[in-house]
Amino acid sequence: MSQSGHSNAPSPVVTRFAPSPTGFLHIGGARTALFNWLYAKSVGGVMRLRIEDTDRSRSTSEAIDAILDSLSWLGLDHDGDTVFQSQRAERHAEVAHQLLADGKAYKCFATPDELTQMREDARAAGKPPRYDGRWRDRPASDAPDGVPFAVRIKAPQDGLTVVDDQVQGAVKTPNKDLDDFIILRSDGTPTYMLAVVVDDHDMGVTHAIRGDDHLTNAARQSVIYDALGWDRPVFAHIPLIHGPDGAKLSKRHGAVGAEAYRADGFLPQTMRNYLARLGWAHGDDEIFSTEQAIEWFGFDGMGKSAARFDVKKLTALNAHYMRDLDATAFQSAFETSLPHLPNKDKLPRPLEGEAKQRFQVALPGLRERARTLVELVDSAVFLFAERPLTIEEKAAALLSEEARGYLSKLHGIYSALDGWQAEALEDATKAYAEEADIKLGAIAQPLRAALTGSKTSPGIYDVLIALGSEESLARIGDQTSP
RNA sequence: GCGCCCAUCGUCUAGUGGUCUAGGACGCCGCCCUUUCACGGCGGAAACACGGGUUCGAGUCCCGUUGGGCGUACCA
Repeated sequence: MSQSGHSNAPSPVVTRFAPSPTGFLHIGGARTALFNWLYAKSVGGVMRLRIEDTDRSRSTSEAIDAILDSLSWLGLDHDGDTVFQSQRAERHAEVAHQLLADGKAYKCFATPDELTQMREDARAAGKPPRYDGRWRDRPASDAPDGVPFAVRIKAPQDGLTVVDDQVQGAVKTPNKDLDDFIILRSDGTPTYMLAVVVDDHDMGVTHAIRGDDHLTNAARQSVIYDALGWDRPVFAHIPLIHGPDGAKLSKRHGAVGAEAYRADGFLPQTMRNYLARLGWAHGDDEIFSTEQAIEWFGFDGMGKSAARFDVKKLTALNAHYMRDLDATAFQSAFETSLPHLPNKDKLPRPLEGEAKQRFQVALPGLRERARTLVELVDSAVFLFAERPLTIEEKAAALLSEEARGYLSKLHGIYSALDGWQAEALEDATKAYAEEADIKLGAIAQPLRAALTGSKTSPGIYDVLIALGSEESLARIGDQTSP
């Protein structure tokens, strides 16, 4: 931290998330965004968004939409206008030319062939493949006429470049291993290294929180900051997320895009909690709200090593939120995700009237059992099944002759009931079991099979209520006279 | 190859020189609760990569080895 000491007012923290739109929002990117967001919130700062679309051939507007969509699903909002790096090429070039004018950078006329040769020679000699600085000190008069040139930064040649990282500590890179890298290509476009520095500076970014695959870049970017006389941002390089096998997360690991987790029925609350817990810890706390995460977040809780993504733990956490969320929050998350669920067509559409009524009544019982929204939808289909029900094999085994006899009796008892209340139904069922001297399970299980076609379901009285008297009696009736 | 970074149960992690015969969570196993399935409760197996130092004392500090990751482009 510099100590200018002119003012006591702390400068507001500005973090940023800067994805390149070459595909969906990677789950690692989602976590980077989360950490930037959490940090900004925790210190009363802001998070800005920059789309790094300088590689026009690989960037698509579909990818931009997908990233924005995932970010919004995760509830990670940003402040200010979204900056598109591709629209700032002029400014980047301007800075490169300023560096050129200041003698902090120089024109390089080396051809691609020369460069390739240079690398091969270095490699053969067992040296790091780097630019040999052949144009670094040549006078302008040597410049060939009409040949395009690239602009290279004059990097320091000895000493150490130290990046003081909030997570990794002081990272020292020998300057002899940093070469005069290109900041402006021969076609006049900026390289990533220049663009990032200029954009972060112009956007007022105070904290660069990103994956530690950028750790080496931080040294190079520091060279640019120093040449420009600009203050470097605070760097925080967070460890990467790896697949279950410890290797870099890639397509062969299955779902690597954030939106895939929405389609798998995970809740945004779950994602935020799980992702925050990956590489960051606040003591032994496992389950915490986003508000708590904001309150607790800091770099001192950050780990240094890569974390493996564990779907089992994610699923367990989701199961918690499935039953823990209040009705309003759940409803909102459910409605947002429903169109993306692969089994959405199993639910009547639109869900209204009688069907909606049944669903809402059964929902609390359903939520307790489902680990994901996909499971929830699957477990709800019995509510809307048409009679006569298809009975699952295991459930069919419960419907013996004897059991059907009980159901027949029950049908009579329920029909005679005054009203259709869970308590009354339970009392009547227990009374019948006692009177007939049958174990309750011997009645409840066949009843479940008749009502749901399955061996498992929410509590049987809840099912009776959700289905209503008419439908319940009809389903029971279907099984009494084979 | 060269440079940088990392290393506690299968996985995520707590741990900042002594209270660690290493704690929690997920997963796994057993028991209890229970009309099913879940939930919940109780219990169990399970880790400081290896080798040297430093220190009265090391999971914690230093060095090395091994293993893993990242970078090394006129990609981002």
